[in-house]
Amino acid sequence: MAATIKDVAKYTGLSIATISKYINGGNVLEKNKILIDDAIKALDFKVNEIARGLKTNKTMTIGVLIPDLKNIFFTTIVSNIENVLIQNGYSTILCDYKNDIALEKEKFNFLVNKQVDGIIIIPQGDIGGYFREQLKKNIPMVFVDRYIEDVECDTILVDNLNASYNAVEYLITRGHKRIGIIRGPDNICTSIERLKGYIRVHEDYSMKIDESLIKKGDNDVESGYICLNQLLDLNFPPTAVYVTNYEMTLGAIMALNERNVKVPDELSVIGFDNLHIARVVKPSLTIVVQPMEQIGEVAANTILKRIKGDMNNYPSMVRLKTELMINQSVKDLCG
Amino acid sequence: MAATIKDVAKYTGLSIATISKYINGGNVLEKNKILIDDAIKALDFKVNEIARGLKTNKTMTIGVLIPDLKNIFFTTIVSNIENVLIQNGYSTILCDYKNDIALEKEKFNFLVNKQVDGIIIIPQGDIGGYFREQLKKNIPMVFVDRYIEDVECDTILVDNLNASYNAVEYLITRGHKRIGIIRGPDNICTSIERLKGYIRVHEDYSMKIDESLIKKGDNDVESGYICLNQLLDLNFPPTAVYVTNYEMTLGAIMALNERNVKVPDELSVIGFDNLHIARVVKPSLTIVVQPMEQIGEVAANTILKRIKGDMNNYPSMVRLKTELMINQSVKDLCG
DNA sequence: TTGTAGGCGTTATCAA
DNA sequence: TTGATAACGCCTACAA
Repeated sequence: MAATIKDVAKYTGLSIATISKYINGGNVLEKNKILIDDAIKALDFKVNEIARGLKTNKTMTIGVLIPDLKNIFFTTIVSNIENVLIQNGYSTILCDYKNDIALEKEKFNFLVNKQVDGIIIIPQGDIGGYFREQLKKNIPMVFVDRYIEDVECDTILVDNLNASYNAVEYLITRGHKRIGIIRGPDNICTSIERLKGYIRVHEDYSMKIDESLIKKGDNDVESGYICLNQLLDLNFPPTAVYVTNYEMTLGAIMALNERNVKVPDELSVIGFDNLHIARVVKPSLTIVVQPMEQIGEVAANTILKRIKGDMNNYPSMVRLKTELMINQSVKDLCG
Repeated sequence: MAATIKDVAKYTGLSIATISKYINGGNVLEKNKILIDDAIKALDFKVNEIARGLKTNKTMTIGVLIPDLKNIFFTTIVSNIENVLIQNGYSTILCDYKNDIALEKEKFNFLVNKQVDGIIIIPQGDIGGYFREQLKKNIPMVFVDRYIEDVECDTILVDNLNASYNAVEYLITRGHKRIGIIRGPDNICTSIERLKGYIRVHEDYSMKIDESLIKKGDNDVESGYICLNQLLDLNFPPTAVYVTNYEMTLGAIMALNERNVKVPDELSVIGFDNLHIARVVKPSLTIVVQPMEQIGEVAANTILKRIKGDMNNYPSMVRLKTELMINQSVKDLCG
C-alpha cells in the first residue's frame, strides 16, 4: 500500500539506486533533487525502516527494559534516557517485565529480535547466566540502578550505601537511638546496599543494632504498610523509621495516617525518592533523593559510546550521589 | 554474527525452506525435527523478526503513544494494555511525546515506520489534519482518554462529564454553595468535559456560577498549586474545591499544606485519580477514580479486533464510568 | 516431505 | 551523476 522507493523511481523516471542515494544524503543533480522531492511528497513516500534495518544491520533504536511501568521512579529515568537518545538520532523501544524474572528474559529476547542496537536495562536477576551469555554476543548493554553479581557490564547506579548512611546518620545526630528500617528484598542489590549503610553507620557510632527494628518488605506499597505497622506494634518501638524506597514510603505513610501517629513528635520518618510526595505529606517529608536526570543521561551516553565502538574502560561503573532533602518529618531529640 | 536460517540449513543439511516451514509450524519428518531442534540450540538461532516482518508485512507489535512517561495515569493504562496484548501474541513499542504536539507527530511517524500493526494513542491534537490523513491509509488506530474533533476513530474514554457532575453534586448535597474548580487547558477534551459537568450540575440545581471560582490550570502540579492559592486568596473564597486531574490535585494539596488549611473544616476537597495518594494524604482524600484497567483492556481489544479486519460498528466510542471514592476530605455542611 | 526460486524494500558495489 | 545488480534473512508458491 505505502509507496516504496520503486514507486518514486517510476514516478521520476530515475533509478532506484539514485533515489536511495539521494535519500541517504548522496549527490544528485539539482533538477533531479526537486524531481525526487516532488515525487516523495506526491506519493507520501517514507523509508521502510524495517527493510533498511535488514540491510544495514542497524535500526537506530535502543531497547529499554524496566521492571514496572507503574513505577514512576523507573519511568522518569526512562524519560531522561530518551531525551538524550533522541537528540542523537536514536529512538526507543520501552518494555516492562512486571517484576517477573521470567518475563524479563522474554522481553529481553523480544528486544534482541527487534534488532535493537543496544539495550538499557534495570535488571532483576540473571537466570542461568542468561545476561552473561548475551553479553558475549557483543550486544551493547547497560545496567541501570542495579548490578547483577558476576555479570560484567556497564552499570549506572547510585551510592546506595552512603545514601542510607547519611540518612540514618542524620537521625542519629538528632538524638535517635532506636531507628527502624524498612528494607527491600534480598534479591535486589539496592536493598542490600541500603541496608549495609544502615548497619555501617550504626557501627561507626558504636550503636548496637536491634534486629527487631529491621523489617523486610517487597518494595511495594502494601509491604511498606505492613512493615510500619509491625514496627509500631513492637513492645519497644523505634523513635524514627527510615524507609528505603518510594512505594514502601507510601505504604508507611498510609499506616501512620491510619493510626493517627503524630509525625515527627511520636515518630520521625525519612522516606525515599519522590519530591512531590514529600510536599504532599504533612508535615513535609524528609527524603533521600536520587538524581534521576543524571542517571538517565549517563546511561544513555554510555550506551551511545559503546555503540560507536568506544570500549574505553569497559566495564564501567558509575556511582552517582544522592541527596538528603531535609524537611519536617524528623524530630530533633537533642534540641 | 547471529545465526540465520541459512546456517541452520547448512548445519542440518536440509534446505532453507524446510527449516522455515518447521519454524512456522509445518510438518517435517520426526528425525529432521530433532535434527533442526539440535541445530537451533547449537547455533542459538533466533528468527530475525525484522526480516520476517519485511516479508509478511506484519510485525506483531502495536505502537503505543502517550503524552508523558512521567504520568502514572498514562503508564498504568499502558501496563494494562500490554497485559492483554501480550496474551494475544503481540508486543508493544511505547513512546511518549512529552506533551509536545510536534513531537507527537514525529513519534507517530516513528511507529509507522517501524511497521507496527496498529497504534494506540492518547492524542493531544491533530496538526493539519494529520491523523485524519493517517487513518485514510488504513492503519488500525485507537484513541484513548481523549478524542480529537472531526477525526473518526475508535475511541475509549471516560464519562468525564458525569464524573464531574457526580463529584460536584456530592458537594452540593453536602450543603456547599460556593464550589471552586481547578480545570485543565482548553485544548484537551477531557478538560472541557469535566468543566461541562461542573456547569451542568450547577444548572440542574439552579445555582448560579461565580466565574471567579473557575481556575484554569495546565494539568501539571505547579498549576494546581497556583490555582488553589488563587482560590484561597479570593475575597469570598469557596468552601469546597474540585480538582480535575491527578497532577493538579498534588499541587493543590501542597498549597493546602503550606498554608496550613484545615481539610475539610476550612475547605472541602475532591481530587482526581490516584488511590495511593488518596490514602497518603491526611485526612484521606475523596477522589474521582477512573477505571484504568478497563480502559487498557478495551483499548487493546479494540485494536486487536480491527487488526483482524473486524470493522463492526466502526468508529466506536466507549465511555467508561468513573467512580467517586468517598473519603474524609469533604465536610457535610448540612450535618 | 523436501527443495528450488522469486521477492519483500532497502543499501551498496561497480560499471557506465 | 546514474543505473543495473546482488545482497540482507525470511517466507511461500510451486515443483520434485
